Amino acid sequence: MGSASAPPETLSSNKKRALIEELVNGKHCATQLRILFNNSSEMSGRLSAQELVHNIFTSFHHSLSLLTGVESAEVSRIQATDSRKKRPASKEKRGCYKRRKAEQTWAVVSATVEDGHAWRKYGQKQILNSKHPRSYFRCTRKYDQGCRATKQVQRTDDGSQTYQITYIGTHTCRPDSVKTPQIIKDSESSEPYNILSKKLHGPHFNVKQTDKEERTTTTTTSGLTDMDSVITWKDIISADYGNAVSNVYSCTGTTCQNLKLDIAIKAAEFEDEFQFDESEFRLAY
DNA sequence: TGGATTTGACCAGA
DNA sequence: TCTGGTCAAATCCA
Repeated sequence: MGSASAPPETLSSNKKRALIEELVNGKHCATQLRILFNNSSEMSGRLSAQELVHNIFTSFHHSLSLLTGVESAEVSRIQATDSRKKRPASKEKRGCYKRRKAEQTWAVVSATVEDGHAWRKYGQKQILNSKHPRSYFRCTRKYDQGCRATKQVQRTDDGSQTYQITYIGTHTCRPDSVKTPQIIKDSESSEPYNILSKKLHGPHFNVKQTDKEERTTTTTTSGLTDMDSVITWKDIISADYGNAVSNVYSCTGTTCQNLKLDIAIKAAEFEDEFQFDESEFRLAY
């Protein structure tokens, strides 16, 4: 989650404390969830799996909000609704907008344009000295939740079937699952991992891909409760993220930190090494 | 028929 | 002045 994010330079001590509290809370919920998976009979007196999943998502959402300084999704949603009402339909206002400067951006070179989020294409441009046009996408929840995330997708010119994807802004929209988390218990399966079935954001969890090459939006994975496609917990932990993303470059405004993150979460690592030591947690700024 | 995409127009910023 | 980012009407499609 947002490992390429660069936090604001001026984060108050109160925000730092709140951030740590949110992350610690998320860790505790994740720990309890792990215990739940290991031994569901020991859950008396603890939160239900639904509540735990909800709390984890809430903690991470609040943490991201603290890091990025964005307003809450609720406020954004109300403001977006108002601005949408006011938006003039006259042709004279076409193209009238305020460019977003110093928005947090990061670029990804990927073999796939799928990232688990639902995007709406709003433009395409032929870029100077580029063979392929650049497509512009915004979050489909821009208007109902005020999510300001956008991305630009452009085929790389080196002949490989890879895409340069530039993300601008972070998602402030809430996945549907946060409202109504669903845990499905597969009583018929003897698979130990088959306890939890749900849909995750992520390039490997898309089950539907559009057939037209230029239609690059993800049309199916709009939220965690969209149960049109269901994956098992085994699917989650066996996913190898390292295949999809090769390089990540984190940028804020004009200054870019070339992070080049190699994401390689193996199933075994996720199972055995999913540890979160509070004493190890430090704010790197 | 409603949501998604296409595409030309318009505007901001370098 | 040029290039790139966004808007919105037209069009497509399930």
